[in-house]
Formats: sequence, C-alpha cells, structure tokens
Amino acid sequence: MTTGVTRAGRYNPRELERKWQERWAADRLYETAPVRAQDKWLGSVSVPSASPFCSRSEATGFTADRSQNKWYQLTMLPYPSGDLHIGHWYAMVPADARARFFRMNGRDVLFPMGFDSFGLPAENAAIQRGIHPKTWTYANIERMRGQLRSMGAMFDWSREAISSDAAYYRWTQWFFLKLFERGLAYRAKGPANFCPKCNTVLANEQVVGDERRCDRCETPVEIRDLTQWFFKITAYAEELLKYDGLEWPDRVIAMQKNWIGKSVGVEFEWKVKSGGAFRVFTTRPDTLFGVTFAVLAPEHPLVRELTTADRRADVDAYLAATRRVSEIERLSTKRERTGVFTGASAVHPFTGADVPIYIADYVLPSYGTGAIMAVPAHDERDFDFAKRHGIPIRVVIMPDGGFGDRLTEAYTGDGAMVDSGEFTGLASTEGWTRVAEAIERKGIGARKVNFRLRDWLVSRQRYWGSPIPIVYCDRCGTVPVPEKDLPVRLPDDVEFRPTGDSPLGRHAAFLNTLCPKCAGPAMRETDTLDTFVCSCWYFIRYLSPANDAAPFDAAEAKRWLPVDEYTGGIEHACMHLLYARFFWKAVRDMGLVTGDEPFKRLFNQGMILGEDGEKMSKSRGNVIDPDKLVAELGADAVRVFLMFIGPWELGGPWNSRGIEGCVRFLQRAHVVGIEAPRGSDREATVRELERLIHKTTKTVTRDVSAFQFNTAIAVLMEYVNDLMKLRETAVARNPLWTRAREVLALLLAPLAPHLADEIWASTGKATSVHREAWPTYDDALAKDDTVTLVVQVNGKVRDRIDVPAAIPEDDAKKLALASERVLAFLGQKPPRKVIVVPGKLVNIVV
RNA sequence: GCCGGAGUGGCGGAACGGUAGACGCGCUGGACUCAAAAUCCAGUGAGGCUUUGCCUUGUGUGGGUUCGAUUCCCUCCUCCGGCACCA
Repeated sequence: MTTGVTRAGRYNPRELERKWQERWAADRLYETAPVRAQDKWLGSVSVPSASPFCSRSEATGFTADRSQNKWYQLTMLPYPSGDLHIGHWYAMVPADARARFFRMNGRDVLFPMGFDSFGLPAENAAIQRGIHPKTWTYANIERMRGQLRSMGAMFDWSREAISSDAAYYRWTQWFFLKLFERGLAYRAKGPANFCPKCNTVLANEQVVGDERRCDRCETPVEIRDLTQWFFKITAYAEELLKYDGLEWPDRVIAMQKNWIGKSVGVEFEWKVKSGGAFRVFTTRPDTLFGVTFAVLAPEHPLVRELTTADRRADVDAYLAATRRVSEIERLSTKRERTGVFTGASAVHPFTGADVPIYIADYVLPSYGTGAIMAVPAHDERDFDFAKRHGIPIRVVIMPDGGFGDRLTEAYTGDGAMVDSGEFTGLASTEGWTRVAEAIERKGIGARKVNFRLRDWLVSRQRYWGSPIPIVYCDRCGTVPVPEKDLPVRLPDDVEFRPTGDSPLGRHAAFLNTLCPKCAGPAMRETDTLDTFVCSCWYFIRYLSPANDAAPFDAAEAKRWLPVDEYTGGIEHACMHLLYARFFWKAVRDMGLVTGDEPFKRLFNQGMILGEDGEKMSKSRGNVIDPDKLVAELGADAVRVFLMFIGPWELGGPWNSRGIEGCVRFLQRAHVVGIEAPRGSDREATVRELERLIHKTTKTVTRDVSAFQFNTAIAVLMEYVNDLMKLRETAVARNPLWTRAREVLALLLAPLAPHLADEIWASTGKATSVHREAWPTYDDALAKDDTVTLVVQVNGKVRDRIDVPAAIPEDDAKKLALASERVLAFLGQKPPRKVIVVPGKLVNIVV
C-alpha cells in the first residue's frame, strides 16, 4: 500500500493550481472572441482524438458550427465589498462548472464577470475610514479580481464591466434619457419611503417585512411627501405576469406574481344623496346587492364636504386619531376596525336604497379609489365592522348547503345569488360578469384591473451613484441633457456625508449649469440613480464593454442575447429580476433588442451558512474565509466541497470537517490519475473497468445536466475508490487504464479544473482538458452483467439471488419460487400472484 | 388567512412506484508506528434473538391507492420563504 505521507506530498494543490492558472491566462483559454474575430478563434479549438469511447461524431455538436450554438451563462455580479466571501464562491463555482460543462458539450460559451460598484456601502465605509468612495471601491475591485482568479473559474475577463466607470454609467444615463423620451421616466410628488439611517428614499421593493424596514440597514422606514423620479414599471405590469417559455423556478414566479398583485374588478360611481359622488373599486360586483354601507379612507378628499354638522366633532376626532396611528399599526390585520359615521348617505345604484357612508382607517387611500362598497355578509373586514357598529348584514350569496342557523362569519366563497333583483338565481361566478355589464350599461363605471405594483422610485439622495441627466431651467422647465453631453460626470470633490439632502446639491460647480435649450442659467438634478438601474443592463454591457459609440454592439447582442442560464440568489426575485425584465421590455420597445425576456432559464442557489447553522456575520464570528482555505487546501478542494455539501438550491451550513473528505478524494484522484499503477495479478476483468467508465460517465453527465453536483461528485468518489482497487490488479496494465484516467480528467474538468488538467497532461496530452469534448458513453456497456434479484413475499424482502442481468422473466420466477428462504415464508400457502420486474425483483403474493 | 418549499441515521445528504440510508463527515475496532499524525482495512439506523446468521421495526402524523409507497392522493403537525385590512 502506498503510504499517505508520500501521497499527500505528491498532491500539492498550491503549486499545481498556480501553474495551471498561469498557463490558462497565458493561453487566453477562456476569452470568448469578439464576433468579428470568431472564425479565427474557432480554428484554434482542438477536437478530441478519435477513441472508441469518445468519437468525434458523438461529441454533442463539437465539430458542428459553434457559432450557431451559443450559450450565455450568467451569474449575478458582485458588489465590490472588499473581500470575496465564501457565499460568492458558493454562487459562482457551480455556475462556472455549468459554463465549463456546456463548453465541453460543444457550446460556444460566454461566462463574463464584472462589478456592481455603485452603492451605499462605499459611502458608509468611506465615511468610517475617511477614504473616498471611489478609492475604496476601485481598491476593492482590484483585490476581488485577484480573489476571483484564485477560484480557477473560466471568467472571460476581456468582457469585464464596472458599473461605476464613466464609460458604463454614461450609457445608464443614455437609457434614462430614452425612458424619459418615451414617458417611462417621470418626476412626481407623493408619499415616499424614506430610510432615516441611509438618508435616502427607497423603492417599495426595498422596504421589507411587516415592520416596513429598510432592506439594507433594517431601520424602519418613514413616509415622507417628496418629489422623486420614477420608472413606469406599472405600464408593463400585465406583461410582467407572463412567463411563457421561461424555465424559471415556480417560487420566483409566484413571488413576482404576488408582488405585482393583479386584481380584476369593477370601478364605478356612487352618488351622494346630498350631492357629489365617489368611486369605489370592487372585485366582487356579484355581491353588490349585499351592500349595507360604504367606507371612505379618512384621507379621502370628499370627507370634509360630506360630513354633516352633527357628525363633525366625531369625524374630526377620528381624523386626528388616525394621524397618530403609525403606518405599521394601520396595516396590521389584527387591529380592531374602527371608524365613524359621516352623517351622509349614498344611493344604491340598483335598488335606490340609502347606504350610510362611514370613514374608517381599514380603507387605505393608496389602493383602488380609497373608497369601498361594504358587503358585511361576504367580506370579513366589512363583517367585523358591521358587527361593531350595528349595521345590518344582508346575505346575497348562498353556498350549496346553505348556512347553519346564523351567519357567524363572512362567507367569501361562490354560490347562488339571492335577494339580488334581476340577478337572483344566477351562480355568483356568472353574476359577476352580468353585474359588471349592467354597471357598464348604466354608464356609471367599468371593469378595471388594479395592481399592487407601484412605479419604481429610482432617485436617491446619495453621492455614490450615477447622476441623473436632467437639468432644471426656470424658463424651459425639466430639460434632458443632450446625448452628446453624456456622461454627466460624478464629481470627485464632494462632501458626501449623507444628510437627507443630495450631496451633489452642495457642489456648486456640478449644481450650476446652463440650460441645454436656452443656454440660460439652470440647475442640475442632484439625486443619483438607484444601483438597481445600473444592474438592469450589465449583462448587455458585458458583450462590448469598451464600446463608446453605443451601449452595446448590435452584432454581439444578436449573437449572445438573451441570457441562456442565469444563476443567483432568491433575494432578487422581486427587485433586480423584476426591474431587469421591465428594463428589457422597455429597451425591446425602443427596438434595440429582440425577444420578450432577458433570462431564459433561472436557477436560485441557496445560502451558505456558518458552522453553527446561522447566517455568516462578523459579529457572530462564524465567517469562513475562502482565501485561507485556498491557501491551505486548494481551490479545487473548496470548489468540490461547496458542490458536494448538498443540493445547490438548498444551501446549508459549512462544515470544516467535511472539506477534509474532499481533500482526501482529490488526493486519491491524483493517485489513480497520475501515479503509476501497481498492477499485481490479482483478479479483475477488463469488462469491469469498461463498465465502470461508462456507468460513471453516464451518471455524472446526467447529474451535472440537472444541477445535481453533489451526486455527481459522489459518483466520482465511487469511481476513484473503485479505480484505487483496480489499480492493484492486472487490469491496470491494460490500455483501457489510460482511458479510465482520461475520463477521470474529463469528468473532473468542470468541478476541479486544476487537478483535471494535471491528470490530463499526465496522460501525455499537450493541450488543455478544457478544450476537450465531454466524454460519451454507451448505455449497453454501462449496464451490469449480473444483478441482484430481490425476492419479496408480500412486499417484504426475503432473499437476494445473483442472476444474469438479462434473465428471462420465467427463469427469475422459477428461481424465486425455488428459494429455500422463500419457501420457509410461504409455508403451506400457495402463491396467489407473482409479480416480476425484469432484472430487479420478484414479489410473491400469498 | 393566501401562495410557494421542506420534514429520511449522531450530522450533511442518496434513492425512474421496486434491496431505504449511496457518497461524505463522525464514531468503533484493526493494520502500520517506539508513539502520534497521516494513510489503509473492516464495521456503523434502532430494537431483539436460539448471534458464522436471522427476526422485528424504521423516511413528521393519521388515512387511502397499489402486489409493493421516502416517492402518488387526502387530513393534520412543524419549520423556512413570499404576500396580506389590496376591497
């Protein structure tokens, strides 16, 4: 037996990995050539030598025209926080494995990397350390580039894009102007979410949880009335609900649908008896005859006018009380439903009945029309309110079985319409449409779709972001900066301490400018753009990051877009992914890109946790430092362990013991892949080795295709363990042994790329394994010659018999019935039924 | 409340409706060593027995479908995520 000392000595990942990374860089192995140079590049791709195990024609598309076979693999770009976290590794390494796998399977793969480098942390860190955000950011980028390289990933660095470069944000601004031209970027005043700690407004999507906290710093946000810039994402609300042809996880689609919150209903007018009218929105027009009161939000503009003199005191008191209730409290579903009568009544549009009008804070001014028709019998909230205020409850929908004695809670389901005038007797589902039509005929309203989604608030009162290319002129108003004057550069010499006012407003040279229209004195917009605007199009910029004539090269876009596979964290489901889809559709409507969606397939990896099962954080002291691990154990070991730990979508806790198992695996792979076999005459057959090669290839192919890296590695571990044993036999002197090593290198290539190239080279190859085709397999050769036939009696395993794999059903049955152990269980009872699963199992039923 | 997802050994996790627990960690015993580390070999769900072996039981709960269920269907429980006075 080889001793571990010599073995560990021979697998030296530090040296081995450095050697291969240097060679890959020198050979520019992973650069995807620009479209125009494509032909030349294709000529340099080597085609594997013919072998019975991997013939040219079998390699999927490898010899075909690669240009027709593009694959855009994208992983969400990092924010340059300063240190590459193990979480970055967890996100990027399997994405790299996929990119490599597709490349070996004949695809022309683009796998770029860049930095989402605008944003608050740069300012906050800079404030803490007294360094300029720019200096801090670019130093971090430099450092993280090095760390990313240590991963051994096939990133194409020639395509790198950095969102805080003027060469990049110039085009972010350009897109802003295009959106502005089309009315999709606009400025408006209204209640906005303001984070007092970040000193800026936030988009709705960046406010999380019941407590309405800032997504970044978890401070509860305030509502402030402010004038801000918005992108009109709601113009695409309907289209954003379509996911045709997308391979996206159900949960992301569900989350986005939830967020967009479409509801179909009817909006129509109610006349007030004393004069005037208000509109309500309802999703249940079928319950119209059950209306026994109406409710306006306390903020509703009609409240003052409606209130009768005798109710004024109560109403004023309620309005005052409402103002004291916080937003959070008001949105709580558990709160008591309070409200007061205004003294006014509306007229039921169908029955002419008097409908008293209340105000109550369970009606929100921001949704629908800020007023509702209340149907206590068929709405929980209205029911609760009616009970509390002694308002009559009128049942108009009757479920199949009817109710019990008394209505104890609102019935919100479907049923037959009762006491509903001309609609009585209809099924409520049909009545829905009939009532809606009747409302339309009366000319008092129409069917309407409401969305929960709000327009995207994109302006930020912070320094480190892209300036908004807008100028305010006393004479000309809001004027876009002409394209030729882009970029509007972010000045360096700014007092960027956040105060709630835009830091750029304190920079006179930036602020004061001339109106592009009338050349008169004017002022620049001093807010900057939300960084989510920058990340809306980075995957397009990657295609031609140096282009200074256009945001991207049309030929490159035609070739590479859309993204074939996008991987990243689930936290972006209703932010980045929603914004980017909107942005794409808007850019499509500008005629700049084709296709309706930017990302064909989406996969969300889980989160890597600390060893204690908690989220990694410096304060908990459970942070795993990848640099240290790479230095000690090698990048391949870290890569393999991260993929082995469990299903990628699940994430899970780190385990420092577990990685040692992966190191051992790589050491053994090094032994069987590189060291001379021992080849005693111990018994083994060449067929056994052949089967092993094909079976392993088959399983690894299947698993990597299905994102199941953990089982792919498990199978490779078995492969290596089996080879360790075969290495001691005469089979190791057979020519097939070399093929076994080649296949090991090929299957390992996407997972442990450094060791794979080392093994490949040791089999005498002059070129990189990463230019090779993925090995093929023969299903027939992958099959076992003999199988263990399981014999069950009444579904319980009673015997196992080794039989030839191709055993005929009858023979299997006979063998099973002849088994002594089975006979003992059968006793006197004759078999009632015998089920035979060919090559697997016989179940005898008595 | 609504919508997603998940519950399997001491741990991470495997299992086209067909041998539950692959692979790895840990643990136990052994080999090597003066010793240890490393490495290698063997064992390792639980309970039991007449212990070279065998039996029972076991995938959150309770039912169902089936010759056979971790897998399919229904009920409930727990956990995670999203949405929620959205009319």
